[in-house]
Amino acid sequence: MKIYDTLQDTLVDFVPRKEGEVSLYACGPTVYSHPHLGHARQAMTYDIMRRYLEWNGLHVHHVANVTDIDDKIINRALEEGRTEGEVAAEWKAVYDEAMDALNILRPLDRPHATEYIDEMVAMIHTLVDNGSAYANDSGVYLRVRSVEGYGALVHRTPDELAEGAGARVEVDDNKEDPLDFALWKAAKPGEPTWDSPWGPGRPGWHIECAAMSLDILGDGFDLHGGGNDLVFPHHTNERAEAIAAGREFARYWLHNGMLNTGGEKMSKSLNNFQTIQSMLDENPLNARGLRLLLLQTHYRKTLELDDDSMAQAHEGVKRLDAMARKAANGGLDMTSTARVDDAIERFREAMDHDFGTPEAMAVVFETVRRANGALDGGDEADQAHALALTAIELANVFGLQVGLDEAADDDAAGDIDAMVAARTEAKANKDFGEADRIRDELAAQGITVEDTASGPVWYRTCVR
RNA sequence: GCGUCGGUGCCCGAGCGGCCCAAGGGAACGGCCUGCAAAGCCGUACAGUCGCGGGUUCAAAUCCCGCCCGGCGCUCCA
Repeated sequence: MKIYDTLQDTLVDFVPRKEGEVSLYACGPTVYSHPHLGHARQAMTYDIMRRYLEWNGLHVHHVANVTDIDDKIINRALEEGRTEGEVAAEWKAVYDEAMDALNILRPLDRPHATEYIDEMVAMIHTLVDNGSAYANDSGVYLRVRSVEGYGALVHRTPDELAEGAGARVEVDDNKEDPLDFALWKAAKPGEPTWDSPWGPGRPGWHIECAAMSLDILGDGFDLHGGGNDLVFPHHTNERAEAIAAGREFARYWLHNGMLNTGGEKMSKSLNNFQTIQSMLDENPLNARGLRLLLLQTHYRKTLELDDDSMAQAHEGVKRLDAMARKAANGGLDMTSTARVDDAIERFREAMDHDFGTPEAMAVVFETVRRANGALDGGDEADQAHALALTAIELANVFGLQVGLDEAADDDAAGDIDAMVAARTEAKANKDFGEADRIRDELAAQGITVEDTASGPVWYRTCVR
């Protein structure tokens, strides 16, 4: 398959370092506050890629770090009179809950920064020893200009970077060059610290990911992903650290586009964010709605999210559900392995071109239309069911769960069935006033009744 | 300012040299179905041609140049 590599700035053939296995490192959250929709996009993007690769029979070693020590966590702990560990643990739990609600699979490894201090110190040691880094009273810094190809990921030379930074970077007399950045920050009063050959302190942000990704996935791991706002400085600096340490870093770089709202990036600092929790509280259907929205936009593109686009996505999700419901009502056998090859082929083709989920979703919806048509036609049930099963499976590949007939599991199923039966009888007696009254009553309870070729079906209007 | 990505129908959003008189989703309209609906299917309209102006090519939404507008980045950031 082909993927777009940020470093090479072009579409390239993706060849995993080891056949049948893909190693993926995607930057995870700093746990100090509510995760918002921007985090959801990032996590969901790599979740979708992982699911697709796994569906293709590849083993995906998906790693995402958890940054549990940094300025924001320290500040929050200070404000709340708690330890950094307590703050991090609390917000990690909130993050996990949000990810679960969004049906995002847990990465296989989730290294915490504080558990990898030794590895980071060892890496810094290597950098100091080989002259790539220098220590002083305020910490240890990477000598950026000594690193071959520094800035290649952002396609800028050190001089170009320095020029752009001139107006904004604080002058720091501790650094030999304004471009240099901290690998190790010397202890400040009141901060948690770890011992190191350069005195007590804590690791810089970038060394975290460099040390953990290399330690867990090894040299030359396959994919490194993250939001495109991390290309510089974070990923650029991680890469510089690895190169300076003589390690082979990620072989391909993936960067997802931002989630915008009101024309701007959703972010904590702009204070224009919506938390995942509040989105789900608004409407549980938003979990799948958001996933569909992401699937219908290419991962590298900016996605503008507003109430209107979310409402449109809801309709798409309902369309998927309606087809599945119709098929289930027509006796669909979920254990059947019958599929429609041409759809699967086109789906693969789309995905193998840099994870072309929008086109792949178009295939899914076309298959839904074909399934609906075949289901309505009544004859050739086998073909109709194969189409329905194909559409359901392909949506599921993306983690987009298609609601099947859940009526049987409903607590109130007995009562509702009775009302539906009463309505059917009223209809048979041509007492349409009564039939409509029952339908309205059910509607008031959030239940929709539809008459199909194989009898009436009901469902809760708003599901997951 | 520098770099980078983008500007496609009423809305969202694919396509990135010929298969495009431009996918898919949403919304609209008509038909079929229905007691009426809903869902579904079929069809129609909506892009007078893909931000604007040049150019390359037998051929451009797709490549090149210039301009306008917007996003992101330029050391908190997914």
